[in-house]
Amino acid sequence: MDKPQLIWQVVASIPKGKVASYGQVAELAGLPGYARYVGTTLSRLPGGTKLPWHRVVNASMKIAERGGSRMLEQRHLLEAEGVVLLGEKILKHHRWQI
DNA sequence: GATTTGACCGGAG
DNA sequence: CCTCCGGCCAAAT
Repeated sequence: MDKPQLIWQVVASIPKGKVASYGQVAELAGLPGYARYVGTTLSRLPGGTKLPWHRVVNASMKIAERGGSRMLEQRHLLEAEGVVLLGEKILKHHRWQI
């Protein structure tokens, strides 16, 4: 199984309205220490993808990349799913599996 | 093949 | 809240 495939699988399994950190996704994919690679993989993701990439945030529960256009879109998509944000920070009860 | 870069993490100060 | 630092892995230069 290719590594990107494992990551996609985990991201796709995140329930609607929940979020997970990059490190958490890496660990659930059986790739401990690959937090950074998860970010690289998602960045290589084509636009219009079916994967819920917006449900992945950093360990501080904040949306990554400052000033980027993605940040705004991600926030919008999350709010559309009922996720509540304080500034850029996501409320803890939206975490997936703790 | 070596170096830099990036949507990261955790601890220390 | 902030910055600094070392560790991490693959892709791009």
